[in-house]
Amino acid sequence: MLDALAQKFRSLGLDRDEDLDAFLRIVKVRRDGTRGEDVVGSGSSPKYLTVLLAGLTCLYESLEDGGRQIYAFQYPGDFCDLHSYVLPEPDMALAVGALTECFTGIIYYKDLDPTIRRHPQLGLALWRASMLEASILRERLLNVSRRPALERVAHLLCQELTRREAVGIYSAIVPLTQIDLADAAGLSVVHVNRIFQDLRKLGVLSENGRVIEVVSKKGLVGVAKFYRGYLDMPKRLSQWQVRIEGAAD
Amino acid sequence: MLDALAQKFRSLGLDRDEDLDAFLRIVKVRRDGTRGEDVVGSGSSPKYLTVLLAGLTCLYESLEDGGRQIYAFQYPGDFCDLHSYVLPEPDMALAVGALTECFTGIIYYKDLDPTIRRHPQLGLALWRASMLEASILRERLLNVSRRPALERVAHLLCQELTRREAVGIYSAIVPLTQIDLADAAGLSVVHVNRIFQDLRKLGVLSENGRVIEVVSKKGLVGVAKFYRGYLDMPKRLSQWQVRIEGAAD
DNA sequence: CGTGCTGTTGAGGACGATCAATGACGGTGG
DNA sequence: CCACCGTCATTGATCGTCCTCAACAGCACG
Repeated sequence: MLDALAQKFRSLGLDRDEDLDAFLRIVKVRRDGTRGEDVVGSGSSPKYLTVLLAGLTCLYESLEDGGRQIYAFQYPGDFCDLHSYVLPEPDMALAVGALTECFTGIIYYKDLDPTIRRHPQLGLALWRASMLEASILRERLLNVSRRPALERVAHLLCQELTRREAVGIYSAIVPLTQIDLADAAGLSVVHVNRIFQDLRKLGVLSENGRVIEVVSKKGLVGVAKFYRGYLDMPKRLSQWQVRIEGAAD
Repeated sequence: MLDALAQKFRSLGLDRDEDLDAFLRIVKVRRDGTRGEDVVGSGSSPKYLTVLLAGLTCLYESLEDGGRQIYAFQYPGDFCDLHSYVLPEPDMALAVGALTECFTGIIYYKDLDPTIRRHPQLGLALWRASMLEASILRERLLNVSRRPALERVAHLLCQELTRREAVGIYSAIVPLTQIDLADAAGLSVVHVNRIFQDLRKLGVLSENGRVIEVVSKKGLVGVAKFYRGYLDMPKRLSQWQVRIEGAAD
């Protein structure tokens, strides 16, 4: 169950088994709800960090007008509420909701604090994890801000497909509803539905309306004008590693 | 010149003079360009971190279609390229441009790395700084994604006013052009101009078309439906501090 | 005294929102 | 086994926000 987490941290540069083990040891596995339930409430920040181990969740905020803004989708290995670890006051009314059945792990601050102190590389890895989130967030901002609906939805799907692959999920079926996508894209559900019909006509999505199934990944990438990844850690670390090795204390 | 920086880091929880001094000592002051020039290029990541000491800059990306997406405005004390410190590969084609005359400081990685190792609190403060950026970015996403143009522009102005005050700038004149605002808001320049005329009729902005001058802050806040701040660090740290004090190694 | 950047104005059109129903499916309880 | 209900998908019609194009005006600069 902790595999995804271990893999992610290795790709974040936490390569010494000693550091990794120390971290994994303080994670307590736990089962959490299904679609509709909140994994992390919007209320006061708890005494622990939550990390997703299996399933799909989203970081969202409920709007005054009854709407919902989805800021990010979270996959196994991602932290649900890293933001509240360093910035105690809940950012706004942020919450994390489950989109599928899912499992999480929790890490008490009181365990994490000293572990980071003893394993500085762990702190760095966490910092990187949050920078990676920020990077994805910027991409999302660009997406929402500039691209027309068709491209926007396609791009969102590309992102999810890519991130899923990064954690070893290769199914062509994306476990989201049109509603989720609309909330993330900042479009009305009705319009998303029309976009879906276009994508089907283009042979990108399957005709089965019940699930979102990507039939042609090539086509999707084309429609989305989707380039490279701000998503894959591994490659991005080479340079860093060099710097660290060379920097004696 | 380093005042803004020192103040910011104190508010980020770097309260021990020893840590703060160690940090300030490795900052090298430097004068940088005026409007139109890039403070940090979009090319390869350099060997140092850049921090803004005076003036106003923006983190942006040039789009294929000739447009420009502004992700964030940066004020004295803010880092220009913190993202490339932990994530070597340039995120995308990110660059930092000067919007006014400005001064920056640079901090060589080779100086920063060991300093962080010796002063863990500094690493934490930097982490917090990047989380704060992320927090502002989320707010921006919400703004761009959901609010209609009038509210959106007003909200953007409110944010800038608030952030300026946080670093001791109380002038009612915001040194941005309508173009900058359009690029940040994801609106066309023409439309922003029309919104400006509305804001003037509402008595929020001055009639002087050459500069952006907020005449009625109350009015602006009202139009924007602008609530509280994900911006002010000080208050947010109380809780954290308690946790740290209590956690013996 | 041009040249460039920024701001302003008008007209027309496209994209996406909203409102209002209806359909399709799965699960629940009688 | 069937009736009921809730969630999600689909469709049509209408409307409004915001974009594009195109031109011009004002100011600052060299």
